[in-house]
Amino acid sequence: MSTKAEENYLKTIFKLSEKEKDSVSTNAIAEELETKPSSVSDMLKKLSEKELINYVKYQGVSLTPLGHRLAVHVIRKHRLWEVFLVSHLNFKWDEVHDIAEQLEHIKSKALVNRLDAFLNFPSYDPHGDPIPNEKGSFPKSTAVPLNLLKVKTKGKVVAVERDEPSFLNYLDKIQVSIGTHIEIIDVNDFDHSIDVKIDGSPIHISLEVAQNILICVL
Amino acid sequence: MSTKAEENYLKTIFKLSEKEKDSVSTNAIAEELETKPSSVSDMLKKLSEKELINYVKYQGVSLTPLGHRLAVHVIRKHRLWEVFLVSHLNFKWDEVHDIAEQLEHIKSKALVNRLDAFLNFPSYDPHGDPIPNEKGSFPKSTAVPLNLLKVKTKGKVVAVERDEPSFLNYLDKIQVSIGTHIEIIDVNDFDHSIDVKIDGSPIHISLEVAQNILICVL
DNA sequence: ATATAAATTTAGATGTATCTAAATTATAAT
DNA sequence: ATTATAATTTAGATACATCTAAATTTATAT
Repeated sequence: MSTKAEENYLKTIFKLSEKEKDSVSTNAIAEELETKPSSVSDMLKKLSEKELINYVKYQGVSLTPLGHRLAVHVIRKHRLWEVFLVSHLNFKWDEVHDIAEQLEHIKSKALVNRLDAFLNFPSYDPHGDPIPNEKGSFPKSTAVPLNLLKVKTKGKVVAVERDEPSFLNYLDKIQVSIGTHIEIIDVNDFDHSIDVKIDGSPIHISLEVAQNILICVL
Repeated sequence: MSTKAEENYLKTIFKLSEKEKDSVSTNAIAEELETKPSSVSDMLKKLSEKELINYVKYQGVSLTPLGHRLAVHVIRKHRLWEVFLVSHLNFKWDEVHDIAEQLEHIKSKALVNRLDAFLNFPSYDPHGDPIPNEKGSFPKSTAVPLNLLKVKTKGKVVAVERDEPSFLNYLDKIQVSIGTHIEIIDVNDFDHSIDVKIDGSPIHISLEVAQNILICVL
């Protein structure tokens, strides 16, 4: 059986693996989990002994197939619970992350699958993140970060890449949510900020915000 | 913040306090939690330092008002989740206990109260156990264990006092559930087993089973 | 190629929760 | 009242997960 801490490490390694190509560094994990590199080293040894990660000292880590399955399963639970919280308990999308962080560690295959069915097998969570099915495969999507689009491109928001209330509240303020239509008006070559039209009305957005909004081009 | 282990101890002390009058013994707690008395001693010291229990060495324990509030809150969560599992995820009443044991430790005031509202503020869980409200007060009921009733008494099942699948499956088999009508036909003075009519059909029940079925006399 | 800096790991502590074995206190029996 | 028994607590270990400080390895820069 895996502990809560182990599951959080696997989830983090999974997340970092998506960006950092091959192997994930100790420091990157420490930063993501807001813990110390020495603590990470200890845990990596443990995960390696359990054959959940491939670990060579000083060389970073990657998930084994077993670790990958476990990580995906935890992510599945997290996202399904988020859907439940928003769609049935009327939470807002910026309120559900911390609660789902707890619920994702509940152990019961039957519970996850019945929850999935109860929610009608959703493909995306309230932030637009894809929900893997029972087998662990993700629905594919062709989303692109907003900052990579060229002037005059039109698209709609399909996901956001951050969970923090500060970010989500900002999006609420500028009236961006999943499904919102966006058109690129201008790109500032100096700071890479952009001017966009959100459902018709013009607004200026920083690079950092744009990087975290995923668009499906229309 | 209270840990999962602390919450389980408080819940157990609450449960044992209902029967054992004044104070609860170390051994009783150990047996209920299937752990060693020495482990209980350690934990009692910790709970005492946190002012959650009144503890005098070798004299047993009782809950402080603070400990009582916490215990009741955990019980509230447990029973609300059981209602959810049975009424929305189609679990059977003998399948929900272990899952609720995990869910009861999720920390979020908002979650509990929204779940409560979502479920329409239920007063009883699937086993007929009363659910305390947000303030911590229980709906009162006048239930009596089946073994204490006299011959010819009629009543209906309002609760059961055990959660084990073996017990609940037996009840399913003899077609006893919450709301079932029961009439006492005869009492055996030797082993205190009883003959009853369940929704009209006669059956023989042991003392141990009868003790764990709560009846509201009609 | 070698010194310096950065990243990573080890060593040694701390806190939580548990255990076994031994010691202590309370209770029951004669 | 003294002894035997039962209940309870303490002492000392173990496992998990974390930390700080020190040591080691890898990467970088001159």
